[in-house]
Amino acid sequence: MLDIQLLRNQIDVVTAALGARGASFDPVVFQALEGERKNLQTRTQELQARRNALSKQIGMLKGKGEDASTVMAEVGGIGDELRANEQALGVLLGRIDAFVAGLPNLPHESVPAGRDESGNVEISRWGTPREFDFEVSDHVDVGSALGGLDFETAVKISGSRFAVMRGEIARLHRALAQLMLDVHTREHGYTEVYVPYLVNAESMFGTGQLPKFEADLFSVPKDDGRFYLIPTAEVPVTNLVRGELLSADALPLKFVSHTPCFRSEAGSYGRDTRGMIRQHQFDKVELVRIEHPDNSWAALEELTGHAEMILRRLDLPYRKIVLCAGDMGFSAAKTYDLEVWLPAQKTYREISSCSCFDAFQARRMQTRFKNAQGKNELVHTLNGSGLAVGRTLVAVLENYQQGDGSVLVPKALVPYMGGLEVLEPRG
RNA sequence: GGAGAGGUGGCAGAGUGGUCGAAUGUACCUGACUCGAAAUCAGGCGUAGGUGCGAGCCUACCGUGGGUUCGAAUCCCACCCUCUCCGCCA
Repeated sequence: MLDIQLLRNQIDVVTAALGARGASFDPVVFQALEGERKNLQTRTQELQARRNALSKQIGMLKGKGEDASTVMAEVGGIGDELRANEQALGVLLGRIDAFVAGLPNLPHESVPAGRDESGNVEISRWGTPREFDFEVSDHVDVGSALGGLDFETAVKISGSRFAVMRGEIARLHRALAQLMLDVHTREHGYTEVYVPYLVNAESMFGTGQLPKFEADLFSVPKDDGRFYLIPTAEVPVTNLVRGELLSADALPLKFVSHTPCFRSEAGSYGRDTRGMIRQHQFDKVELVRIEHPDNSWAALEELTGHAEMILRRLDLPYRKIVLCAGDMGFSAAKTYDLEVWLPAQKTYREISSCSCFDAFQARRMQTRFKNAQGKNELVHTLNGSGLAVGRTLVAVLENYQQGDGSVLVPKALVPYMGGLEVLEPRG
């Protein structure tokens, strides 16, 4: 959520920044709401002040045993107008809240301009895509040759955009998550957390999935409301600190969590329908950081480096791009995507997304810390995939395939595979 | 699922209709004492919003949402959550 003071005091700055993202924002609408709010609020508070003063008088008169009926009659006359004003003000504040809650974050000054992904800028590349002396297969063919990747059965038990993994592929999938967790906890200093996969609406609001993106989420009914299935561990992990007042020396908080993620993928019909690139359910190891505002931009670079480290350990070629203003997610102030080389598609595909949200999520969550001046200040939040496990499996299967249909196990994973070095096709 | 207890400031914990935004303790900040620290003493110390150049003044907030009342932390209703016991269960 944007700072409403910024909207009030520097609306032209906000308008320009939101325009850079391609967000529709009408300053006139906001200013009209604000003007109305000021009037109503002033009037309401005047009435409240009068009622309070008179009521206090009544209390004093009664305390002295004197007659208070004149004052009571006077204050009674305020009642209707006050009630009407309070109600109108409540409605108006609700509308302003909803308006502001629907505005995306402002891009950081270092974010390149651009309307869509064509405006993204490549920052760096690592590794060299391998030369194959045979016809490469995609992960679907590689995986089914190994007898461990099965989409037909998943369709039977659930539907499209699900996968069943068996045997060594299931183990490889698990091994990837283990490697990631171990690297991030042992070498990068993150604390592993296990969190709920069903969360409430407040949590979804806190990280910015609600109210605008309900259609992207799965949910299940719960009493009068509903639980939402997490689309990323970002939601439960970041919300660990929702409503908290942290001490400055508790920062930064660095969490890593391995969870399944559930996405409805509404509106992506026909995209990536083959294989496990785009699934309703996939595993991800997520990095989340709660940072002092002075450190958050350095933390974004560091966090992105932590995600990159996994790709390097797996010796998977990738590139790092910075998303342009128009391609960023709703809550992000700046995002780096890591894209891994997929030989079957002869292209780089997103495998990690690392973002700094500055105070945008913290303001929604009311997560603050006591700063050096003893004042409560909003923290900054960050997160990034480190990495998407399903897509990493895809990348391993494709990049490590051999002409005979077998797949080499990346060296970093061999210990996690009980020493197994090659996955052999099933005759 | 059943029965009971309870949700108040960073934390603990008083307050059951009227000068209560809320005692007290603790934490924290400032000052005194000290070479320094601890201890002690004095003062300060919630959040958000409105208004004013400013000191300030005003409003709202005691789990959430309604209601009663001139006036609600306090009374009523609904909901959420926590704890204890019972039942069930991985």
